[in-house]
This record gives sequence, C-alpha cells and structure tokens, in this order.
Amino acid sequence: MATIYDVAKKAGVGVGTVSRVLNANVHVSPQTRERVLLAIEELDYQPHAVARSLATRRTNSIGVLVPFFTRHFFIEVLRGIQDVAHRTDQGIFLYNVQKHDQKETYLARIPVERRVDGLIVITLRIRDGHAAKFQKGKLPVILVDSYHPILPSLVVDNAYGAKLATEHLLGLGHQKIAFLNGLMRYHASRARKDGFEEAYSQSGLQPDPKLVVETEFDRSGGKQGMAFLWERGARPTAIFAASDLQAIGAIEFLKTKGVRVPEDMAIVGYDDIEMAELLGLTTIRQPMYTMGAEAAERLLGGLEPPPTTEGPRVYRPELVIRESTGC
Amino acid sequence: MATIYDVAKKAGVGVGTVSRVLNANVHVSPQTRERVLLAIEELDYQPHAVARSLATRRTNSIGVLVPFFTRHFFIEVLRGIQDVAHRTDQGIFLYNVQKHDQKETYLARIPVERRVDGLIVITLRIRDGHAAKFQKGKLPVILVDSYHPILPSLVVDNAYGAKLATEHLLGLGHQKIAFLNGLMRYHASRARKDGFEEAYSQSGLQPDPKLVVETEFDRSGGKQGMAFLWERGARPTAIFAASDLQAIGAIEFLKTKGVRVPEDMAIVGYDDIEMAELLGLTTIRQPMYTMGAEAAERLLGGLEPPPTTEGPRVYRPELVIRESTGC
DNA sequence: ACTAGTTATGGAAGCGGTTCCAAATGAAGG
DNA sequence: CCTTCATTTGGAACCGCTTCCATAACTAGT
Repeated sequence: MATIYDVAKKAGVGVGTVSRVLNANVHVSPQTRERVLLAIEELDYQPHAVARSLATRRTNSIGVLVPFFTRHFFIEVLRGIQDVAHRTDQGIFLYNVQKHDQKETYLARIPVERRVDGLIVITLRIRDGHAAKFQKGKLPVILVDSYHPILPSLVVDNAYGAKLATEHLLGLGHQKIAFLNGLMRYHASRARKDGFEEAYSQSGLQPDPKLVVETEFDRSGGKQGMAFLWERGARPTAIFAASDLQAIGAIEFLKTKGVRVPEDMAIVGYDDIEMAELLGLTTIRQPMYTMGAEAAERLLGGLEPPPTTEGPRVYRPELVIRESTGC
Repeated sequence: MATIYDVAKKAGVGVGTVSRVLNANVHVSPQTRERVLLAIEELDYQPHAVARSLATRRTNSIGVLVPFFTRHFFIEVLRGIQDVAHRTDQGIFLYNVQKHDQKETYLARIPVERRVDGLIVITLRIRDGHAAKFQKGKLPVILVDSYHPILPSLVVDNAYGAKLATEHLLGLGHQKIAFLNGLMRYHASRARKDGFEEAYSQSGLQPDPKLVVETEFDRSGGKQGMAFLWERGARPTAIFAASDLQAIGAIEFLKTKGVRVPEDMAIVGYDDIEMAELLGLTTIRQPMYTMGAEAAERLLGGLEPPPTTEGPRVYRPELVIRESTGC
C-alpha cells in the first residue's frame, strides 16, 4: 500500500503539499497540484483512514447503539440515519445490544475509546452516570425514543398515540376496550397507559381495570395477554394493543375462540409494521425514518460544538385506519 | 482524556510497561503491574482505539456491505454476524448500499482505506476488478449469498430450493404450476429456474412456459406478475413464488378475483419471512442466521492468513409446509 | 565474589496522516 | 534593482499507541 510519503517522493514534493492537495487546501499552485494528482493516480493512492483519524481526531463515523435489531422500529430509524450519514460521507458503526451487560460495556467504552465522533442511542434507557460520562468525554450523543434530561432526545408522544387509538375506538361506540399494554418497566408503557386513561376520562367514561393487562411487546405476549383476559372472563368489544405484534397475537388467540375481527371485535395496534398494512390492521404510526434522519442530522450538525439540550423534540404519531376496526 | 503517558508518569514507569500490562504481556513484575493498574484506575484510562489501530495495523472491526437493509434476509444474516463479532470483541462497520454507485465507491474504497480488517458482502455481486483489488490489498472478504471464483463464498442451493418447492406441489397432484420468478439478472433466479425445470422433468412432465413470469422480488412484483398471467388467460392450480413477498402479492391479487388459497390455488413462497408463519404460507427456509455466523467465524478465523478459496460452501434450504398448500 | 543467564524495564522509533512554522519564491511597488 | 508582502513549499512535530532494542536488575552457578 502506498503512503503519502511515496506520493510525495514520486511527485517530487513534500508530504505537506500532498496533504494540502488531498484536503483541497488552496495554497497549492496549479502545476504542483497536477503533479501530485498524477502521482496519486499512478500509485493508486488513498489515504489511510485510521492514520488520518489519529491526526485529525475525527473518525468520520458515528455509532448507533440499538437493542436487538430485528425489530421494525430500529430498522426504520437506522435507515433514516444511514441516508443522512451517507450523504455526509460518514460511516456507521453498529453496536447491537442483545443482553443487558452488553449495553453496560458499550456505554462504558464508547466515550473513551473514541472510535466514533458521536453516538445515536435507540430506545435504550441511559443512566445518569453514563450521561455524565458522555458529557465529560465530550462525546455528542443523541437519544431516539428515549429520554434523559441532560441529553438531546427525540421522542414520540406515546400518551398521544394511545389517546388517538382509544378515542378512535370510543368514537366507534366501544365502551369495553381491553388494553394489551407493554411491561410497565418501559417508559412507553406508562405513557400509553396515561393516554388510554385520558381518552376515557375525556369521554366521560371509566376504563375497566379488569380489561388491562401488561405483556411483552411480541406476538406471544399478545396471545398470552389475550388468553389471560379471556380466562378471567373478560369479554371486551374492542382491543387496543401496544404493538402490532401483540395485536396479531391477540387475533390469533381470538381465532381459536371463534371470535372474528372486526365483526365481533375491533382492534388497534401500534407501530405500523409492514404486516399491519397487509392484515388491514388499524394502528398508530410513528415517524421512525424521520426520527433517524433528524437524529443523524442534528448529531452531525452539532459535532463541532456538542449539541445543546433544550428539552426533548417530541414527535406526534398518527392514526392509520384500516379494516380491523371495521371502517 | 488521559493517555498512556499520563498513566506511565503517574505509576512512575515507562510507557512500554503500561502497554505490556494492558496487553497481558507476561514480562511485568507483580508489583509494577499493580502500580500500573492502580494508575489506570485512578485516571479512568482507556486506550484510544484509533491510535492502537494505527500501531497494530488492526482495527478490530469488520465491515458488512449490504443492499437496502430492510429485507429480512439481511437482518437475519446480520444477526448471525453480530453474535460472532461481539463474542470476539469485534466492531461492525455498516456499509449500506441503496444505489448502484454507492456499491462502486464502497468497493473501491474499503480495501485501501483500511477502516476494517475484513469484509462480509451480502448478496451483492462482485466484479473481477474488485475481487482482484481485495486480493491485492490483502483485505479478507467473504461473500454471503453471492459467488465469485476467487473469493470464499457462502451460498444457498437455489436450484435445490426451487426443486423442493416444485416437487412438493407436483407431489400434491398439481400439474399446472405457475412460477413467479425473480428477475433473471439475479443469479438466484436463474438457479431457481433450473430447479423448477428439473423437478418437472424428473416427474416426467413439462412446465408450461406460459406460466412463467419474472418480476421484482417484492410484493408489488408478485401482484403484477400474477395479474399479468391472469390477463394472459393462464389458470394454474398452484403457484411457486421466488419470494414470500411475491407470494403475498399474488395472494392479494387472487383475492380480488375471488380465488381462495389454498382451496382454489396452492402456493409456495421462498424465504420464510416472519409473515410467512403468520399467514400459514408454505415456503423455503434458508439458514440465514447460520450463514451470517459462519461468515463471521471464517472471516475472523482467517484474518491472519487471508482465507483460502476452495469452492463455495453450499447450504441446503428446507421446505416448510404450512396451510397455503392445503396440507 | 564474580560471571553468565534470565527477567524486567525505559524509551526511541514507527504506524500514516495533518498542521504549523520557517524558508523560499514570486509579484508588486518605489 | 531593491524592498515588502503575499503565496507556495518543505519538513519537523505531533496524534496515542505498540514494539523492539538496549540496559538494568536480579538469580543462580562456580
């Protein structure tokens, strides 16, 4: 592999000059530039990214910390990030966390290891200690679908989304709405519960606590949650599930009981995954791609002076009406 | 940020000694080691990844070049890669190609830029020029779901998969099987066509060329392909689609014509995406996770001496029988 | 007590770039 | 033709680590 010294020698100039040509510095005469360019061409030279990073103290890449990246949400956010990163010629370093301790090691390392210029954290909750470490290490971070008071955050208004879904069902005349929520250890679940209750109270009705259950966000969670309600004797006329997968799981269970959707049971999901459209599932759509793109945009824009923090940017989800609510 | 010099000064030793402690070199006395460790602790020191990379000429990260990474296939392969990479403490650098020229720039840069120690290319076809460049640059590459004679490759036996699917349908008594293939510019499509024809000829029958159509691998491709066949007057009793999405698209079209699956029409997809199980779609499953894991394993194992090339490793897909073929 | 052979340690050189300073060159002005 | 000032250029120093070589310190053998 040719180095910058080889190029300099071949072109009969100093290394500084070669560097200047490479970095579009104006202080180079046209003739010299030409000679250097020729040498570069002949040697098929390309600067060594790592060496350059060491000298400039910029890696030209951003890290993305995501939990299991199967989920549709992450993929879409990632797509948004990637589009922006590519446009600005930044690489993407993927930190996937599957287990809890992975998250810890990553968070401890990333700010000091300096393999990336900035970090986008998706969904994962950041503790104060880590947040402080990022600030101390001057490593710009931006949270997507997660919130921390001293870090810039991009969040979706979960309460609003839940309210939209619930209002939609109430508006259709349903009064006994089951709520298949996610586990309460997630902030999203707590917010959605608020939205659910708010919609109810605004309509002058009371939600039935016997119709609320908390499960994992996946399909089997939905199935089990629905089964649990069913065995308990609950017979709602509609369901609001905290994820499309849960909704699908619930539908599967209902099918075994001969309950038809939407004839016998209206159902609203959350996420608008690919399958939702296919199954005609009414759901809440979150601006995932947009959030990813904006996160990258803000991170890259703010790389020089670390991004300031002026409260989270809140995105509003929207209701997507399909057949599963009988419209 | 503390550097190795700070640590050395604080511990009252030379930088070499600190480095030895960090890299588990045995030539350090227990007392010194202790002192160094203490200094590291106090300064909250962590080696600078980029500087280390420059000195060792290893980046401890591998690149993954994938086309649009929405697709299930890529995600699964990526999961396999990630698991192995994490286990061996390697980072993953993501190169996502959305447009053709992106692929070109990436392929031109990656081997010389040296931001990664090795590269896994998923699905994308590599031209001879690039292959040669990788060899010249001594950058280990491994192809997944793609083949090149001078590069180690992990491929799925597409002909076999198509044969499995076709045989399944023939075995159920279907004689007029429509084949919604992918575009012939993909190697996979050509191989699947072979498998389709082989199954037919082994059963002593002839496929009807009027029942074969080539479309994009996505849902609208399937829909359009099916519509095209339908308008042409084709009335098959079964369909083999080259992707689950195409199968789903076809089903959607058939629904508009009042054709029921599986009662009026049996259908087999390809890929076994999440939705396939849900919809009860009989399909061909490819060992995606395994391929990703094995690719990473081989790449990392072979990093020192660049991987040899002894013909592609061929994986056999399997038939997953569900309701869409009426079983 | 002295030598030979280990083991431990300090620190310079090098990885491949960028950047800054000083020197050289050139242009303009008197 | 000589100054002055701006532009161009070479190259040393540096980014933060590893590695290797030379030296120091210690052990053991005679």
